[in-house]
Amino acid sequence: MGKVKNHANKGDATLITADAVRRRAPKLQSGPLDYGQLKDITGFPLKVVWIIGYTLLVKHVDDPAITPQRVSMLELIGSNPGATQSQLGAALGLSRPATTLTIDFWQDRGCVDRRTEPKDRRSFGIHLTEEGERQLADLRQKVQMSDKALTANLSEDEIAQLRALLAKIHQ
Amino acid sequence: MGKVKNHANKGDATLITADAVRRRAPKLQSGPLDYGQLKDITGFPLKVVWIIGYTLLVKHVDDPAITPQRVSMLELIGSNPGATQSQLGAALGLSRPATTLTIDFWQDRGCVDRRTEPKDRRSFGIHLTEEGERQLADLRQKVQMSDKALTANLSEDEIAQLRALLAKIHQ
DNA sequence: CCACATTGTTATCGTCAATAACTGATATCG
DNA sequence: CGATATCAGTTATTGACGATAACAATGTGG
Repeated sequence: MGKVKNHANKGDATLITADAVRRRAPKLQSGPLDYGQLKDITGFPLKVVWIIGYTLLVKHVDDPAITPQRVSMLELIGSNPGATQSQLGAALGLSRPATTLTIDFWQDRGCVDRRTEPKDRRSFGIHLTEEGERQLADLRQKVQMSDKALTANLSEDEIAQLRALLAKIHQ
Repeated sequence: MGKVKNHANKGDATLITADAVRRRAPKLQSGPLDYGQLKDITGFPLKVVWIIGYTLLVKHVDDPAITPQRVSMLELIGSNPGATQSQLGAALGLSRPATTLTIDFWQDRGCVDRRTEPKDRRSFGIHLTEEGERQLADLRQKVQMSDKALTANLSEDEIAQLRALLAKIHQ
């Protein structure tokens, strides 16, 4: 709990830092800075919100090793039993080594099973174990809670709007 | 044996690995896989869209060293001349070491000036140099173009809606 | 003056991901 | 059939990056 572990992507930046915590006394006069052009583009608040979501998810899951990326992978495996590593990695935009390591992570936890399919013995079909099913069911709840916390300020309609707009961006 | 490309021609197209191709376009819908619960939460498309924005910005800026985070810092410096490193770092959620390095980056490029202010000689006032002004003006255009590309599928109204919704989340 | 807080820098470490090279399996085509 | 290329996955190496901790310099308050 005390220490925050490393679990970040390249573009990641944590909002909460030890330095920030160390800074106790609030400044007397120094108001917030002017964000300049950053106020007028979409990309910046997008990142801020994503970091908030990331932080919320990590907090809800309460296991520093379980990152959103790994959660996504487990969800994808659960929703596509028998998919190959290549398919799973491509769906999340991961390189093949990164895919291998992500699946290794879940296999090491006994959540995932690599099955050699006789029709093409180069690849594996990836399946959840029973432990993986339990883990995924648990994670799904936490993901939902975390997502609900992220959008707590929005009405149902607004959440739907937001998703529709995001969907429109990536077609 | 593996595919060792001896006598390799440097510009040969065959040197492009399958990995590189595979990792293009982490489009949400393009895969044959079922995204399961990921379709029904806000956090996942948020990340996808942010990655698209990140990629667009990197492409428009066309200098791999200039990341969104560094752009944000330069923008912040330009909009708040004389701010201290602590203020700048706090505004972007950076630790003090990360702040130092980010400002080092721009100072090494001659864009930024650390001025010792007599009233508190522990800290610096950070200012843009003339080169920094030019760089920032150039970057602002590229940021706008990139942001416009990100939201190309949205109308003006929809962009405003999206920003309002994002603002509502993180306020 | 002394203890302590602050600002910023440097050192060290761990994590993560990317590229390249490798193994093993399959496809293609003469 | 057999040579060659391609595909799926793993491993090795490297590099980027952030975090913590320790440090110097400066400021503040008893």
